[in-house]
Amino acid sequence: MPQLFVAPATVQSPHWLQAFPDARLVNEIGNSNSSDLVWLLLTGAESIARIKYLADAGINVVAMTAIEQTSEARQVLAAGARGYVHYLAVPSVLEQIAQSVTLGGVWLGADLMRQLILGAQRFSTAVDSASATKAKLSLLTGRERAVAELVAAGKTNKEVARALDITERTVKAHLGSSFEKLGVRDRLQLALALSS
Amino acid sequence: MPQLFVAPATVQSPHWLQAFPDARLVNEIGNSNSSDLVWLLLTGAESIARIKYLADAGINVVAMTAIEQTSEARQVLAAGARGYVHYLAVPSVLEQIAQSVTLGGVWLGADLMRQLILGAQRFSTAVDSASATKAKLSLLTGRERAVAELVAAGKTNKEVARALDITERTVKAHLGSSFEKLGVRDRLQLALALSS
DNA sequence: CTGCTTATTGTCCTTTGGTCCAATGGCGTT
DNA sequence: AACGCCATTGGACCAAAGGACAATAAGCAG
Repeated sequence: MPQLFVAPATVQSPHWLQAFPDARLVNEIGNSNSSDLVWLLLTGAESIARIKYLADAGINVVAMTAIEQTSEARQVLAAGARGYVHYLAVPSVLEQIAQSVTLGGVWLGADLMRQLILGAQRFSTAVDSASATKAKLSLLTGRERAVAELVAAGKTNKEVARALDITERTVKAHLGSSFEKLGVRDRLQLALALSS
Repeated sequence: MPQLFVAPATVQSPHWLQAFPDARLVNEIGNSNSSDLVWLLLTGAESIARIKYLADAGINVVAMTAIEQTSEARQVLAAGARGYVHYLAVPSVLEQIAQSVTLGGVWLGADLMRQLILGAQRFSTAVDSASATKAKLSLLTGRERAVAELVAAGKTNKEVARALDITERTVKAHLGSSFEKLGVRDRLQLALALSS
């Protein structure tokens, strides 16, 4: 029973066939198709319902997404999906997922998993629903925070420098320490960290 | 670098050596021991601290337990463990976990995962702001979209090039036209546009 | 066939971003 | 006073990103 990939023809990755040479790629799931593992590209709200249906029928489903998001991961896993991964994942990861799932496991990327776990912990213990963003910002000093917020809004170092009336050099200094404190490597990941 | 199993001599499973013939089994972690993957049997509260310490040092840790529990899973994963499994797991599962972890994943049994997700979901705000994102993405060609999504996830041009098996130059070309179509000036603003 | 879109890559160049090794001054605590 | 944290800046250096000005090739509509 080969792998079955369900996705619009316009959105397909060559990695799929590289990982599984005898995989079948279809636009829609039909009755005639049978497989032990279905890879379903998330296209909208109806994708969740489809996952539920397939999972209830005892079929292993791995949801593929264009943009990995914690909330989406929750939805698909709650619907019964056994995996959640970016649709452009490299073949080695795809093979890995297939093995995990057929062995009774569930696959998630490390970052995503961490967020799910931490998220669960936060909600189950915390009193209020202070956002993760605020928590991360509290790690920064006042000036670092000001710089980080402007950068996360899409400003360049030069613009931030003008806005705060400091030199570009100082902007870089604050940014560098913010990177370290938040565990990111550049301004884009910082923006993602502050907007999650 | 062979696998390293840390557990009291009285509690060891033959499956460990069956899965990894050259694994080393020790009672306690010493300084001389180095490995890319450490399997740590949970013995008490101090095990959590040890996981934190190892994880911070960049070492992959899989926690092994005598009784699988959701709360315990949460703790070890939050501490940085990359896997959580019963210490008597069969060799095929152990091998599977090793692969998952070295590939950047996290391993959990399906049932456990389900519980973690469902537990978190009760509190989560099931919002779906994916509609605006999808609309903007429809302005881009297939390839442009693929590049844009990876960039919006925090990848560098080099990483995107590797993922899509194209040159960095081509990544820049797709990015440039995406900037124009979406009316942004750089990758960070593109990320913001796609995540709004 | 012709024109159009898409995908791909090249070279050269400028700008921007990020790090390293510093130094100075303020401010609060021990 | 001494120490630590914070904010600020300099200079040098290197890596990454992005634009200018291209070319080649495949596929598709007319």
